[in-house]
Amino acid sequence: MAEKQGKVTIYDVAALAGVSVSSVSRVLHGVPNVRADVRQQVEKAIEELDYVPNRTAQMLKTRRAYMLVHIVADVTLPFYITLHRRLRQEAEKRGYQMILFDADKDGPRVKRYIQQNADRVDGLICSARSVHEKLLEAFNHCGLPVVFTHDCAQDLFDACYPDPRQGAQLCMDHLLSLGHRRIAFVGSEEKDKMNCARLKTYRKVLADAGIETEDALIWREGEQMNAGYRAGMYLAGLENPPTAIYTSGDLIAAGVIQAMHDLKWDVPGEMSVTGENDLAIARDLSPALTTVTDPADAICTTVIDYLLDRVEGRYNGPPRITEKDGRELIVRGSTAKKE
Amino acid sequence: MAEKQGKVTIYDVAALAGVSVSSVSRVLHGVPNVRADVRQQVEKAIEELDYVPNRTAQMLKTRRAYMLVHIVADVTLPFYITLHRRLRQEAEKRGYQMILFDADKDGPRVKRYIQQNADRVDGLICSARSVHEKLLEAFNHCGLPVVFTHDCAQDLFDACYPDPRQGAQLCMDHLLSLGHRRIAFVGSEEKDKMNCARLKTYRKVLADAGIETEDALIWREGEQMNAGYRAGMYLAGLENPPTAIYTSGDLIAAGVIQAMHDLKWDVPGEMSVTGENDLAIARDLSPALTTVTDPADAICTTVIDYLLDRVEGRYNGPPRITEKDGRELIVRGSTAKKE
DNA sequence: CTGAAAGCGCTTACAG
DNA sequence: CTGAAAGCGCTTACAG
Repeated sequence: MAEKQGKVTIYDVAALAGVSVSSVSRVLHGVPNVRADVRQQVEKAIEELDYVPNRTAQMLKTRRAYMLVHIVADVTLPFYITLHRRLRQEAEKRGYQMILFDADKDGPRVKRYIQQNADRVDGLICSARSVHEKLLEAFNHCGLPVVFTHDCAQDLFDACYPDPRQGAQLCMDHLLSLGHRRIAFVGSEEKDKMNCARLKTYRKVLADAGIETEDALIWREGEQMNAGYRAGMYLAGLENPPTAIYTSGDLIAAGVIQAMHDLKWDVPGEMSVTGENDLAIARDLSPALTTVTDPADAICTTVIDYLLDRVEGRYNGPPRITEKDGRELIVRGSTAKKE
Repeated sequence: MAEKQGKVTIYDVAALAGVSVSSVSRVLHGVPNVRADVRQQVEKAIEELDYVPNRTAQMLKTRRAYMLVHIVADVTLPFYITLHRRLRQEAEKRGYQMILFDADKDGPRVKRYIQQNADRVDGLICSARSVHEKLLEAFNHCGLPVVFTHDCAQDLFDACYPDPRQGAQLCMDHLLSLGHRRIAFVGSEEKDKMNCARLKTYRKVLADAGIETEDALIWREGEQMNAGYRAGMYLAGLENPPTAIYTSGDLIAAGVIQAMHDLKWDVPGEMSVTGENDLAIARDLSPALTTVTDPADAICTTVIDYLLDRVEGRYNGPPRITEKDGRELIVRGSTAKKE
């Protein structure tokens, strides 16, 4: 690494400026009590030498990296990416860099990563629908503060996530108000709190409207497009198909709509469909998707608050857990009055 | 950061094992000449104390981070993610961790990141269709080896990427062999080498077949689904529409197919469509997409070879640039004989 | 084969 | 307001 040699250090700056390294360090960090001419000399020297402090040395000394890691279950899912970008922006506002880590279903790799990087990082954010107990242990063990953007932390860590009921509530109310009575449920088969709450809400809304739930109208599989596709095919094939489909996410809804296309069923004429989170794809679909927004902004600031509170030593108590509401229904072309 | 305190160090291990830190370091790094009983004592102590070496200290001393950064233009594009996962796997095989960095169209942020992290990282991989000159400068200036997975390095850096002609060649040959003569071109408006080569190849293949190119059949816009959608709408609306559409990528092709759905045109009956790279979506579409594979495996090993050659000091010469062929045509449902 | 010591590039009490 | 010195946790010639 010839290039890595010959880097200019704080000593070079001090020498050129004719002061001690202490003084250089002081102006570097904006410490107030520094004589003006010293400050100027130092600034000139820094400029001249194009000096950049060595973060590694700073880290070793201060035990602060100004670096956060966002661990994401699967970077392939656009939902996580959108979230990441907002979190990152929020972190940068507060002077921290943020790195994206793709768990990619490889728990042991995540564990290894955390272990090996605990000293070059200040805190962790974890975004996943569910996380293995072993990993939870690793989080606990690494000594880093961590906060979750989902409800999978089993109350062991700080967390902030959307009210798990609100999305389903809004969509179901909307479909009922359009006159639908046979409404299908399409969601993930995962048994996490979020998905359970969706199904429970679905059932409750129907019950409150005096409609009996039919098991045949409930399809639980993945959360990718192809799961939605299969759901759509299945529901359309029923003897007595539904007139509307509630889905737990935009990607699934996209799959459902594609199935309807292939079957030449008109959306929304013969089938209404709703999504969740208002991803970019919701607008790109045809018809554009009726969906609910994600309360992401509120969540992201709280998540970063929680994390930096601990990183910077302002809070050291038991886990804080917040459910945010603030979802909004966005009516677009995929839903219509039942004929 | 109470948690960060009290970490066990190499001194604790040495004390418990009753040897010097030098010996601990030696067994840590598998240095051969260590007495068996010393090794055992140390290993026991490490186990007992659950000791993990401080990477930051190691970095500072050795100037090696065993960390690579993959800078990606836009993590939203699945093409980059697939690439990332393969690169990462290859890097891990060789003992390096790899981090994903989302450039997200913010050149200055990338530049800042590189500057501030040059000392905690060994090398950079850059994946983008084009990169701003300022950023190229920053790459040069940071002193880190960098290699590109696209042809945008202007021969200033190591690079390895697919032969820019092969994809278009395979798809166009396929469409011609099916009897199509009016074939449209849908691609990005970017003027990078890759996209220019695609268009050139398109023209050449047609010319060789004695077919005149029509400007009206060429649509150049983005590389996302919605660009493909608009292209499809446009082409279908022509007085004399094509019978086949060559696209420069699977996402664009997906948009084209969606447009055909909306217009109730049958694919492939009334319109054949081809893609490029064989992304997951190619299989999820209906009909499934005829496309060409990406020679990613070969590219990834070469990229990591190039990078580690420099990181580890085996090579220090002028840029090495390799175009890989090895794409293969995958015929699926979206193409058919011209009636 | 092993240990004492210097040094990687910083920061930060501590004297002055 | 400023500088000398210790120390963050390692690695690595260098003696022995």
